[in-house]
Amino acid sequence: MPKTGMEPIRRRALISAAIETIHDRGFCDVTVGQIARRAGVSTALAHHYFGSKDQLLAETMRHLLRELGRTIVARLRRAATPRQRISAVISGNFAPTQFRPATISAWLAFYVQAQTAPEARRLHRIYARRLKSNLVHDLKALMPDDLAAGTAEGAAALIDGLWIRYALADGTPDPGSAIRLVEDYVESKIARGRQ
Amino acid sequence: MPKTGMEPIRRRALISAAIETIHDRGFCDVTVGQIARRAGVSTALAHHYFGSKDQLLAETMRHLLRELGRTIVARLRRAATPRQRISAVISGNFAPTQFRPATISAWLAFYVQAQTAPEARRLHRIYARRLKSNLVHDLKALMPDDLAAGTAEGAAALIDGLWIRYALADGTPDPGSAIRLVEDYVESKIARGRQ
Amino acid sequence: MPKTGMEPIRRRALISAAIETIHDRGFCDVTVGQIARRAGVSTALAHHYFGSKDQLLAETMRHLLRELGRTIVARLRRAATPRQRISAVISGNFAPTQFRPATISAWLAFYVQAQTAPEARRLHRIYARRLKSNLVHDLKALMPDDLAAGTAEGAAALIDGLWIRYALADGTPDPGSAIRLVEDYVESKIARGRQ
Amino acid sequence: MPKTGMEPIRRRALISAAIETIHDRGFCDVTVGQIARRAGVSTALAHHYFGSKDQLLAETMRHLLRELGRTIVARLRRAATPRQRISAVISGNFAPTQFRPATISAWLAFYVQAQTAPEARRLHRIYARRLKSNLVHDLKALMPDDLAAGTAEGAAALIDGLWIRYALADGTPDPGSAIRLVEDYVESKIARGRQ
DNA sequence: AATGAATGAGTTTTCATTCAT
DNA sequence: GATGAATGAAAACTCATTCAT
Repeated sequence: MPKTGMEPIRRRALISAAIETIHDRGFCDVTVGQIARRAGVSTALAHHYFGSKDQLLAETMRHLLRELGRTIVARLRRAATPRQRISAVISGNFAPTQFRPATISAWLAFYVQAQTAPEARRLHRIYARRLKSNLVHDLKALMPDDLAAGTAEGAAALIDGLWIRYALADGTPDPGSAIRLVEDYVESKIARGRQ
Repeated sequence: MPKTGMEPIRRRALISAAIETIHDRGFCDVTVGQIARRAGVSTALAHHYFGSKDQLLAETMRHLLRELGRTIVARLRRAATPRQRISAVISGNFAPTQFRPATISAWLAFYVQAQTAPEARRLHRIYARRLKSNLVHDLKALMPDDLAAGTAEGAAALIDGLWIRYALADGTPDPGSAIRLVEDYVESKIARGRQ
Repeated sequence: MPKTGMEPIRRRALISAAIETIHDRGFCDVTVGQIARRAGVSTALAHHYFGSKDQLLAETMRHLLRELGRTIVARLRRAATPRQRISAVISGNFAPTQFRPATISAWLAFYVQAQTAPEARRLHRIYARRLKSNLVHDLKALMPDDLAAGTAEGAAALIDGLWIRYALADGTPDPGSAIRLVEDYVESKIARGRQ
Repeated sequence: MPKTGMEPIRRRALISAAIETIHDRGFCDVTVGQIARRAGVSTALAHHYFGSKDQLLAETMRHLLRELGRTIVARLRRAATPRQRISAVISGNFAPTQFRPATISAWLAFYVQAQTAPEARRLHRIYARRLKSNLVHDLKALMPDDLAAGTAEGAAALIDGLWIRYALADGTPDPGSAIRLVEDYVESKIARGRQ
């Protein structure tokens, strides 16, 4: 009986290695060789499991989406009210697992890819739509529908913008102040909705 | 008799070609050959004028910054009050010349580059600092200093976020709604500062 | 309890798979993986039984020769006169088992291999010599010796040429007309020998 | 003014090198590197001028066809009668330029390629059709139409078969005896047509 | 001022082959 | 008897860059 069950282990290792390699070599300069070396395997194995460089990177993007999705869903589950659900979405986007330099770099690469690579574009659209629909749904419980739409758009833009700014800021990103900024934005909109 | 004075013409043509090529091939896949062909010259000439691919791309980034700077300065000149100056900065960022698919793609590429290439990082930092200091300076005239800082941060993030979201949205980007969103954000902060 | 006696079964399966794979992938592009998959086993097993790709292909060539040999011998056994023996050789070369697209492809590959690979060359020479000596021997009973040699050469060339032409013709090869053509050639030579 | 006009020179050199390399390395094992080295240029240049290995090899096949065509046409021009035209076609196929080991190897490779590669197949069909129509046309002047068709088929098969046999024979191929064999075949058919 | 010619260095990809189980 | 895991070696192909003219 041959050794078996290595596939998922290798796949995970290669995806992690891809994220880290993107971070310190820059997305455009990443080579399969670098990723494989970091994962402790040969280039050939990376191709064996993923088929091609493009597919490995696409899987990496999918992994980012999945992880973010999981983080947010976990927090949503602990939220009781619409207001809490909104906070869950916001804080989920800046959770420690997500808001790390390497992850941020990979996300940025993802955005760039999404401009030309159809698969990345598709994935990105799923993410954007989900984020917005999550926000809109709960905001509608707290303010008039038309205001909710604009607020969701603004909050989503703020989240994306803060990510990017932190990606390029010096020093470690501070999720706390990012969360406060978005929460404050939402809060002021809710207040206005009440008037 | 060799034509003279071609240098600035060629340089501009190559930079424009670079922006367009980045847009439709994707930043990572751009080659000097593609850019040169689009500009109607040989690869050798691109190297002759810019020295290397990296320098051509760096010049392209500088061009983006310069153009945005010029657009904003032009609007600032027509602004009389701090409030108008803030609007000038906001609308300048979404001016028709800036807010075009090709330009947006190039900017995004610029962000990615800034993560690893030192020169791009330096340039990006200049841009980010200028944007924020412009906003902070005028916001201080309209609200307490500490609130001004947070507001500037938020407005800057909103601008960046909206750019990116529009970069990946389907259809033509609509600067009007982007401007309204940021203006509304600033306005609500000013209102709060007054209380 | 491990199954026993699998070796001959696997070997036959792999050789058949090799012939078919050569046919539809092209000899130069055949990989051990493709052959093994077609035979329903792992690549490692192909190596286990044949030692190397080259040896598997060499065995395949040997198989082709052996099959053709068997087919012809079977027909020779039923032949009573020299003239019948000649017909047996001719029709044996175009027997249904031999004259099938996949077999023809493999034979052609064999010819190409014979140009550079020593083992294939050796095998091919055995085939060519046997075909010719078979023909010459019986032709001598029907015509002068020197005419017999030339006739054998011509008949052999015709057989090879018809094979190749049918290999590349559209539609299913028609052994009947091929056999008639060669028979007719031999017949006219015999007639001339009589004059 | 830059150095110019190298392209046709390089293309010819690379095609010649391809033919020779196919001959002594075997068609399946030929690499672009080997061909380029033989032509005295870099691999990159071979790709520059031909786009890909496949296209270089396809051009090589086209070259073989063109050369054979030229040789035959030149001889046809000097032929006055249908009978002479037939001889021109036959001897053209065994002309010294054509009937050389390296050329024969390349032709054989061509046949194999034609089994799977569509472009090679197309080219081969052109060749086969041209050879046969040339023969049929002139044979009809010398014998009944239905006999002419069969004779052309037989002569074409003989030519192909002799090529292949000589390709694998030891020593230098002897065009003289090949020509005699085919001429004799045609002659006997003409004689029969007269009866 | 401008370019065709040419290449070295590097990247993705493929594959025969080995090995532990 | 059989295979999943893994890799080294080599191939095709790309591209920034240089140079002679």
